Amino acid sequence: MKMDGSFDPRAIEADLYAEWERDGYFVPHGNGAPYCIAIPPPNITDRLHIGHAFQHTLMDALMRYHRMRGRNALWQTGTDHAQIATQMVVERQLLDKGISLSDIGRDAFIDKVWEWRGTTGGDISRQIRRMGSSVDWSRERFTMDEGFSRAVIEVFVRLYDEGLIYRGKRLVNWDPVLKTSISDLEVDNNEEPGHLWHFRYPLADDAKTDSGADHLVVATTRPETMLGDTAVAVHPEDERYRTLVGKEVLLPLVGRRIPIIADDYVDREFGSGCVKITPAHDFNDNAVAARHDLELVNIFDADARINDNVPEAYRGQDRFEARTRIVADLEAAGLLERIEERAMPVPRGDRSGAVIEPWLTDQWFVKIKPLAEPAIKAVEDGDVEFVPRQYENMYFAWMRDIQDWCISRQQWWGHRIPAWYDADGRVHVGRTEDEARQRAGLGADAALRQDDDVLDTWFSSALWTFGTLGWPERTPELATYHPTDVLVTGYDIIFFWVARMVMMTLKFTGEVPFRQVYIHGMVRDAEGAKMSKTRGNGLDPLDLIDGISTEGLVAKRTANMTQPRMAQAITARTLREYPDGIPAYGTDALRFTFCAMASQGRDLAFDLKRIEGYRNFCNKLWNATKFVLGHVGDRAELDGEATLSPADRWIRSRTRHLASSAHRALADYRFDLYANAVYEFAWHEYCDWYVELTKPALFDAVARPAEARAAKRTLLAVLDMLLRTAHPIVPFITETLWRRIAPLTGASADADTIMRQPFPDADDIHHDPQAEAVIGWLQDTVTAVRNIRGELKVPPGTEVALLLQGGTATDRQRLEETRSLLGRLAKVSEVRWLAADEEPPPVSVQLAGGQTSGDGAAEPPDRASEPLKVMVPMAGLIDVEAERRRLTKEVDKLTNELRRAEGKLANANFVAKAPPPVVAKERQKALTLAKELDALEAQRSKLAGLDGRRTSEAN
RNA sequence: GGGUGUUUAGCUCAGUUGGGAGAGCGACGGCCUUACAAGCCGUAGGUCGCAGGUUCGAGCCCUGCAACACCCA
Repeated sequence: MKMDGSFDPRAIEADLYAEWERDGYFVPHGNGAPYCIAIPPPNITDRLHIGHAFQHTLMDALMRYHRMRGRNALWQTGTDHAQIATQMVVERQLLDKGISLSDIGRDAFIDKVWEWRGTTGGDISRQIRRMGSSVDWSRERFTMDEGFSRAVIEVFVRLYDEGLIYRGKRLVNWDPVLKTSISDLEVDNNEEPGHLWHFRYPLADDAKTDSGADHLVVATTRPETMLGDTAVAVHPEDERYRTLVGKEVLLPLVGRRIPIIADDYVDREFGSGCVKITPAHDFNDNAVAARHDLELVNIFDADARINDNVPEAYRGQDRFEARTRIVADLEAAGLLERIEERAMPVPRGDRSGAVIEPWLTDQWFVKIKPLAEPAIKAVEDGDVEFVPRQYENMYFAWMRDIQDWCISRQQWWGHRIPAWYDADGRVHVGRTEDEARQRAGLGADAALRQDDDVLDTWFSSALWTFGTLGWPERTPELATYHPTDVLVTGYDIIFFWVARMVMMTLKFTGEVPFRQVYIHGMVRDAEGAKMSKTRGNGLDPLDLIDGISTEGLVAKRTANMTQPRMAQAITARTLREYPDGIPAYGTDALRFTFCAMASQGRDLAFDLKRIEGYRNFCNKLWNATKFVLGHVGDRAELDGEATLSPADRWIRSRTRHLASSAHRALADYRFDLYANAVYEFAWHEYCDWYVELTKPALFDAVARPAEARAAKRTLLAVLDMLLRTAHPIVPFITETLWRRIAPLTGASADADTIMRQPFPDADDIHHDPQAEAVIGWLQDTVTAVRNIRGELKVPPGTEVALLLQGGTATDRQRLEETRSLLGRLAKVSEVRWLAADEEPPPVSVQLAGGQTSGDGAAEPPDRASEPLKVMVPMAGLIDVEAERRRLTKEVDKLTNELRRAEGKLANANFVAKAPPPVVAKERQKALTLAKELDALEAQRSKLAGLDGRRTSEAN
């Protein structure tokens, strides 16, 4: 049962996933309580990026954990049709071949999209497999597939029938490049440098301002919109303009008389305190207009060119061209007061990057208030719980100020709106054209034309949790798995998706979509900067898994750039940061990194140093298993009498801590604490200590068969528990290693995968405080000796003698229990216990088991006891000066601590008011410190007698 | 302008009801010790952003300020 080589992720990850999938291990199983996570469906246009990888790691850890806990666990997967993004991708592909949308028409275009999806689109489903994600592929859904589309149409019709969907001419965010409306959330407002133009609007009818001017000054960042102005507004309490309210100005270039109105929307401090009102092209102005019953003048067409509602001179001009012309014309007319440089937020479409126009069009809307109220209540009542909690504020803030949702998009790919218009333009909604006809009482011969628009993608993805489970059918899956247990997602889509899911799901199922929402942070680069194509600092998870050369990385980062001039800088940066490319770290190392860094919803700075460390951890697991298998040949040698040593009992007891930490951490979604518990146990307890502690028995197995057997059994049993505990984080290596040891533990009879093994439960593991105390003592003592050796440069090959003095009867007993182990671990040739009054030879001293040793496993010494002195005779080994420096430092440290403790105890308030146990503890501490200090100082003065010369033979 | 979060070792971050400041990486010193140099042993390094307050006691609670990040307007 030998193992060769070292950890090579490529070799172990290759076939395992396919095998798991083929064997149906991802399909829900058993009769346990249901557990369900619905995947946030990635876009079919996406490639797997580091954010997906992170999110999938966390979800998969949860799924695997709950599956091992015996839950009937469903991880519902699928993809989203990404309405706008997909249409853009396919349209661009067609354009590259010289085909325009109008050339091929709607139906043929949609065929092309499906064709695309069948080939490259949906690559992401395949990439998800590389992350080891244990999703149930047999239930994979697509938001455009037949069943899901039926749910979408059903929801639309029901909302319409309830009056919660309406059609109306409203201002919407119009993307003049994509020529579609988009939602508020799809608009990014970022500051861009710009200007503030101050124009004079002449007062009509010879009116004058208080200061005698014949005009008002209005400021605007968008001069071209003045063509659509229908009022000038001032603040009602603004003394400067009070007398002018109700009078009119003459709109320059247009010649229209427009009223001066008073509205407290106006900020008196801003500019002149007068604001031009353009109700058809600004959301705020539109609201003002509604209050004052102003006319709406639309001046743009769908391309954001000036339309025919304005003077002829400007018609047909692009909006930015018109801006230049208008400024020039106003200046020529002497109406340009001044121009100010000013940074202004500019709304841009998140897909197209185009400047968004508020534009008046006919659109479909969801009346959102009636849906929002129950959704707010669900979170208030704790039916949906945000983790971390603070994100509920973000949710509430948005939900309480929510606007009606524009759901129509002027595009071809997507769920077409199930509404038909008759010859008179009346609208008829139905699940099908036939139903619409029937409900309207129209005959088969009446001409009907379906609405051209499709629905916002988020309208469909809002139905994700129940739509994927078969709704509107009342399927067994829906009954079993809904509400889902937790949604794992980033804070960036709380509004887009989380809020809308809660609203729609409550409306149509009467249930919340999920009981908890775990909000994770965003993955950033090592410096904490956002990863982006423009910056060229992105990392592809597959490159971290498989590795990539520097050249490959440069090529990837500089391909298809929107700003090619950045290519050089990105190349330089990449060469600097990755001179040797990226090694293949493997999926497990990547996953471990993500878990270890996932703390409390914070963004995480992804540093290759971390993944390297966790790749090393995988190697550690590999080698630990290699060690175990190197000492256990076959199962037969485990049979027979076995005597558990304190070390065996200790490590078994420690697995109990591991299991309980893991459970607690996972219950709180503290993936970082979970990962750290596994790391700490595996490396610093199992490998650093336990494996070493078994060596005496293993190497001397012939003479000590019962002990060797106990060690072998324990090595195996604990490794098995460790692998099971780590499996949800690092599935590939744990499966690989577990299969190697399974024949020895006998577990393979149950199932041939670790996925179906139980996750260790602390309650099943014996707690052995006595063994923990013994080994804790050993660790303290070994560490003390190692300190001396390290500090005083005793060569590792050199054995030293060990003298002990002071301490308690317990200390003596523990020495007896661990004497041989102590010898091996500390390279100690002999151990001798000096009598209390015996004068030791020149030695180097460390104190063990008291204040200076941090390990809580040691019992506090009783009042009468002396500190345990761990001494190594100096005998030609030790530099007296170095020893003196070391002692002095130690004395200083203890002196400080003692002073602090005594200070506290001298404070009458402390003694009177602090809880008695705290005071007692402080007393004990002061006592111990004083004794330790005595011992160290005595040692220091002894050293003075050896001044300046090396010690010769002693002991 | 409103809101949320962050500020702890050189870097990235833990720190659970207030009671002796931690990890990983990096640095430094020593080691190829029969699982592992992707390793082993040891060491150094912190007025816990600043200023107040509450308390016997504050990294933790309260107030103010500063810087940074994000969200909304």
